[in-house]
Amino acid sequence: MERHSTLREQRRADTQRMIQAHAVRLFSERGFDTTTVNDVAAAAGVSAMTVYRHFPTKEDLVLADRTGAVITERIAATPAGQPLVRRVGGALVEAARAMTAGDDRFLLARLRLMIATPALRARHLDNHYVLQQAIVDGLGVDTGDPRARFRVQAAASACLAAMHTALEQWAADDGRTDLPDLIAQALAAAFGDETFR
Amino acid sequence: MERHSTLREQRRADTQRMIQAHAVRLFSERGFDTTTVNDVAAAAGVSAMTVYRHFPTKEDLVLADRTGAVITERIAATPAGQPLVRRVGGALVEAARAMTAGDDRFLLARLRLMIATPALRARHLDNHYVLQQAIVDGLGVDTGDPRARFRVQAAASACLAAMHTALEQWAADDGRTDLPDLIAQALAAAFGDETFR
DNA sequence: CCCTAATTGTTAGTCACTATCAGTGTGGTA
DNA sequence: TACCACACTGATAGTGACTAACAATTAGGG
Repeated sequence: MERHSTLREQRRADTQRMIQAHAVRLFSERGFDTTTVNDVAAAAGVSAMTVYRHFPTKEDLVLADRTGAVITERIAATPAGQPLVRRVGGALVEAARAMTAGDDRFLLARLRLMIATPALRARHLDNHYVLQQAIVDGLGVDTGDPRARFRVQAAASACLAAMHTALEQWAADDGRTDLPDLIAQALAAAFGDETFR
Repeated sequence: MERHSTLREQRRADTQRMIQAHAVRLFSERGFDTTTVNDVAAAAGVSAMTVYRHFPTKEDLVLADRTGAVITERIAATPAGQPLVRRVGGALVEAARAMTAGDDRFLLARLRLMIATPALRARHLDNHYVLQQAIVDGLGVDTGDPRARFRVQAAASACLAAMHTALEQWAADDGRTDLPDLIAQALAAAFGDETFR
């Protein structure tokens, strides 16, 4: 007997995707602040409580994805011998490839909301910060030495900033450019290294 | 006739400081989430409306300060000839000197809240992002070239990350170390340059 | 076919925040 | 000094995000 039913998980995932799709559509049409959670629930044909059971906060309706997990997994799978920036940057580019494998328009709509809505931008940046700490942990650098910690935090932050700027550029280009390539360009420009491309 | 009375401004500033002092004390004692704005208002001896008139959101009771403005002012006063990291880093160290000129315990309490409370951390990071954009603008780099934009965004982000890590270290040290010096060390460690010290 | 458990809906409640109106005190002016 | 305009404050009612608790439904596994 399996502890978690695969069928139940499937249905649950479907419900989440359905609710999130309605939410992102409504937020894009009417604006995030002027759309209530009740509106989303009504559009999705469920009660407000069901929305909150799947998404802890209204912001999560836009922000929830697996990007952070994908990135940390790639970091862990990276050989430790390479320079820090190379390891992190490579993982970011690979994660972007996985991200853009799905529905580009949906990702684009979510990104635009994150950029345009202060509340979403703040939560998005906080996610980046948590991701940065996970990256630093995953890199396995000695955290006892303050100098090493300062160095790796700055490097990880610069990598994420490059990705963030590339994401904004990608959204401004309406997703016409190749996102992984754009991130590689951003990393190369930031660190003067063409090997990301 | 002066449009803005100096006396009125003085009283207003005093009221703000008084409310913020009560707020930070209560938040530190009981926790941010478990303390209501009404509690703060009652402790300060004013109505909740008065609190909202002085601080737009509950988070602003902790976050409101002039650090961002000080930093951008210093950036603008920096000679354009130096390397980007030097210009930004120097401004951050000077701003930290101005910050720590006041009440260290108060600044420390606020920092601890920002670190420990997710809602405050997100807003704090968003303030850093806004500051980052102001820094990039203030540096006067040509924003038309994507490569230059990528580079300067990453550099500014790395500088702010170094400052952020130094602030956390300073809070962990209970403010015993010298904050400007710690930031200079963080910048030096991140960029391999001893000239910040 | 039944039983357990996951999922959902309903209701009532807290709290952050806003809009509005009215009262109060202060600072400059006739 | 008397007055007046205006900044400041308080009270009230309301919206909306979010939580707790309980009941109802449904679906998967034996």
